[in-house]
Amino acid sequence: MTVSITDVARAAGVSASTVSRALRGRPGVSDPVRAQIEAVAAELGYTASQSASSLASGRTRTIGVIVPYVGRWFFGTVVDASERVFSAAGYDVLLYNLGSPETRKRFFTRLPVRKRVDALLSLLIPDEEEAAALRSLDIPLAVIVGGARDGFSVVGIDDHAGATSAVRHLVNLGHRRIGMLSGASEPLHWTTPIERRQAYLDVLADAGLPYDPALEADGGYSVEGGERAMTELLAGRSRPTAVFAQSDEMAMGALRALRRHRLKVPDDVSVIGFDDHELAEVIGLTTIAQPVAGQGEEAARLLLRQLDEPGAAPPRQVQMPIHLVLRETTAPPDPRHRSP
Amino acid sequence: MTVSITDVARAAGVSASTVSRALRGRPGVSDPVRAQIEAVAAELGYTASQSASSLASGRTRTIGVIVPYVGRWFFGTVVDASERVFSAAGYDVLLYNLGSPETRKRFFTRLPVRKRVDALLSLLIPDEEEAAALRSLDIPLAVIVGGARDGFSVVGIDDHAGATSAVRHLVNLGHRRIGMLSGASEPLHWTTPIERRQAYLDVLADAGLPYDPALEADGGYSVEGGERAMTELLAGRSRPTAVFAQSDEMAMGALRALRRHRLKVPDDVSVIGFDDHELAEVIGLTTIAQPVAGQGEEAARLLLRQLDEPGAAPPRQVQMPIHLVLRETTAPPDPRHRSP
DNA sequence: AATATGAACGCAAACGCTTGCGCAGGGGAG
DNA sequence: CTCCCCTGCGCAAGCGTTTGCGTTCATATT
Repeated sequence: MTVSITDVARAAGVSASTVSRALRGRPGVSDPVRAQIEAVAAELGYTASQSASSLASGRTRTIGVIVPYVGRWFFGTVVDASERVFSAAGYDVLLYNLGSPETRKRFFTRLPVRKRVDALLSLLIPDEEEAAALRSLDIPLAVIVGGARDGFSVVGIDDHAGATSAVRHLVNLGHRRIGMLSGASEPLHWTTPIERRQAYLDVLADAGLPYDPALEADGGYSVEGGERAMTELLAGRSRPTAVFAQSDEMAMGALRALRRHRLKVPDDVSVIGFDDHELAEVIGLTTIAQPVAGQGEEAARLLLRQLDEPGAAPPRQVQMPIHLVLRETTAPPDPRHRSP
Repeated sequence: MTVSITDVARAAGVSASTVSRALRGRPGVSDPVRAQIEAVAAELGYTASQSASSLASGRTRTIGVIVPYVGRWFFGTVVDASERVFSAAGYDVLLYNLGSPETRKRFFTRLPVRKRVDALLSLLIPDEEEAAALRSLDIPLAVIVGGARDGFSVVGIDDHAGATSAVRHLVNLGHRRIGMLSGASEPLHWTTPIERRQAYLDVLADAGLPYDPALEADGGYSVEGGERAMTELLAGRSRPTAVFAQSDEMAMGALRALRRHRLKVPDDVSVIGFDDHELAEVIGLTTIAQPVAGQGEEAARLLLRQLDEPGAAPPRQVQMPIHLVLRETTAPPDPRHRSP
């Protein structure tokens, strides 16, 4: 039926062990024999059975990637980038699309990845319970969004610094009523919304501006949520002259809401986002750029290093650079609107 | 070290075979024994080794998904949707991100999925050589974008019909100089750009409008490409009053180019896209909507059915509905621009 | 009461690979 | 010339499941 290692061995006139060593580049087989085995294997179209191989060796040459929604731009881009690094290193990628709390729960209690992957990359930090489950697997772990966890390599950005420069940009332009479209930390336990929000509060305090709860609304990090949240702010008694959206998606929703209200951007309201979404440039959105694909690649490299030097390489933390990208959605407040 | 089936067997006072049957719901084990085994297994935190299991059974409970770029909205959304269907059915998903021709070549000659997956879902049709390689795996196959192939289930849309209604919409509005942003079929061998282009030609002919090569430009289905292509059209001697972009991404690029040229949409130029990208609504783009997640789910279901009824269920073809979504980027041509 | 029947379970042989170990044989050092 | 070591290769024992078949025992059948 399907060609096995013994078929190759027989055809090449050697033992199965020699075929195994030859094909995997192990020492202990002479060059001519190796060449001949490779030729025979190619001719027969032989591919080692992954199951048998990993059963015998204990290694799976597979990496698990856990992500809440591959469909979302940020996560999709990260998965894309990390997959390329993994596959270039000869690893396959098992994708676990874990959005809802129920799916996550089931995954982390049953742990179907046990004995199935050599390492795990989690986009979005798992909560402490989930993290403990993963640690029990005793394999290299890395996390990309949402903060540090014991036993995990982590790559990310300085959310506080990013949000600080975003809000400060608005302050520097002269805005004094600055709104924020935020997101909840629950149920996914990430620190991003917390830190970005804290930065907003800190900058306001620094600038001597009062914090007005009516200027903050939850947009759930999505386009529709951003639109709803912006609409809320516009309905309030004291409209903001500028808005900091914690994500570009929310910023886009906000732009839509503003257009619906026939408000000009940036003349009537300035908008700044966060992430530098691939379409931010198309829309002309001012935002804080972070290397998205870069984080995926970096995390993948960290994991590969840990796999290469077992025990030796400890989990590491990497912080990627961010920067303000000025486009067309921010400007000084219109003097006509300015409060006295 | 790691708990195996014999550990469970010993702890439960039964044989390994009984444990195996009990945990997989096979007949031949009494209810009380089954319950006890389940309890012991849960307590010990036992998970069957996927490698051992598939080595012994020949089934991997894994499905391969081949995609050119998970990072792109369309593909990411499809992968997302199909993964949910697969994992709900107890299958894991191996992701192969095959963008460049070299990566594809390597993949299809070495076929690392051999003996590794029970079925394959390919986004973007493989060329005939690639298709032949996959057929040699002798497992259920499905393809989502780009046309039919022997031995594959295929789900898709009627590209010709969709493009027809798009272009006809422009014609009905009164446009007579209609441009097109297209894409090459190579090197990915998909039929989409061909059919959408043919529809454009057909509608023009139907409406008695001449085909002007200067009104067509290649945008490579990307935002930047669309911007370049639109810029080309604007540089031509006879500018179009409306443009059909074969994808929303290109349409977005076109919008950007038009804004750069200080042209109003839809007053000066109408733009219609194709796909109904998640941000099309934000931008107000008129477009042809197709069920993207729906196609992923449907293809997944087709594969699962083939897996459930081995031999019985033949590959099937499914065509998903499409419809014109009117938004704000199309309007009748400005009379001042109209040719006599 | 003897036999047939079937359910519940154990035995053991795969599944296809990896790897420690042993064994030749050849070449260099003494 | 002998001894030793090193290289190149084969042997065989796993790795942890699944599954066909055989055994046991209780129940139904005559």
